[in-house]
Amino acid sequence: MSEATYFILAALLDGPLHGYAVIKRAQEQSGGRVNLAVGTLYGALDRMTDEGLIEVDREEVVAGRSRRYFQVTDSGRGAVQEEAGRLAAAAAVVTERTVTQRTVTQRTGTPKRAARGTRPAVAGGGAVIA
Amino acid sequence: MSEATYFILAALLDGPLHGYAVIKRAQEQSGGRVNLAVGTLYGALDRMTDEGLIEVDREEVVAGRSRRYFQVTDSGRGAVQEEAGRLAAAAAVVTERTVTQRTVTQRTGTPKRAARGTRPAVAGGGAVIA
DNA sequence: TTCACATACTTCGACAGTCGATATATGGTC
DNA sequence: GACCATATATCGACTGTCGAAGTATGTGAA
Repeated sequence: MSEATYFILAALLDGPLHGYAVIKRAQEQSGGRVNLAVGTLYGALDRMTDEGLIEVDREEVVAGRSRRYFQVTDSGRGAVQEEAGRLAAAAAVVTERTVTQRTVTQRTGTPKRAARGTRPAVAGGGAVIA
Repeated sequence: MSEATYFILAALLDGPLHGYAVIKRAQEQSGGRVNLAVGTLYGALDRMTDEGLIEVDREEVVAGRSRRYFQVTDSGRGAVQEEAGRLAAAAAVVTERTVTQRTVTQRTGTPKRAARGTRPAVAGGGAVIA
């Protein structure tokens, strides 16, 4: 799942929104990091509707402007939650490594000293992702 | 940062690896979810080298096969760590919402009842991402 | 009133990244 | 000998993202 898809679904978790509002909500929720371009948004919205992740809640005409409200489907809700788990697990892969190998993070003047061939408990370790 | 880039960097955190080994390590670390295609890998490796995220550690010839070992640069190490933080924050956005709004997750037969216009404490809420 | 701006949606072309296939080459297994 | 795993490189096809242009209306400023 792409970041755009993820944040669109996340934005809709609080209730139906129309396209333009999704952009702003995604910005809020991501701390300003995710800036959905309009082209991205409406393309993604169509795709996600086809995939059954979201659906059109209703269409309104407010002050002469038409608004299409989208809402998450049960399928979409499940998908974001799964994705959230995967993201957390993916984050943990790096977090655990940089905590365990604090020396690696700190060494700056001594490259090429890494424990090659040793293969620390990686495969068996953590990160049982999704 | 794409998922491929992220997992390539994560794979190299334990020490230098050659291209093919990165694919397997990324598979391990992601619990089998991330399957880097060879075309993706070598393209990404080149791109990441240009961007200064990784660098060639050395080249070896093992049993007639040449191997190029890549290692993470300090820049790359910083980038994965930042990305890990963003992923964790992104995961939290959904996790917090599905915990806080348990009713939303449970309602299945009563759509179109969402608290529109109310704008729950979203902007100020959590998720101060990166 | 006229202009600029925010809202709201649509569509287009350009670009980047990913994928799968193909190619080359070697060593080990059946 | 055929096949598979290892190891790298390259190609075209496809998808997704982006930015821009276009349409349209209401609001506030000059």
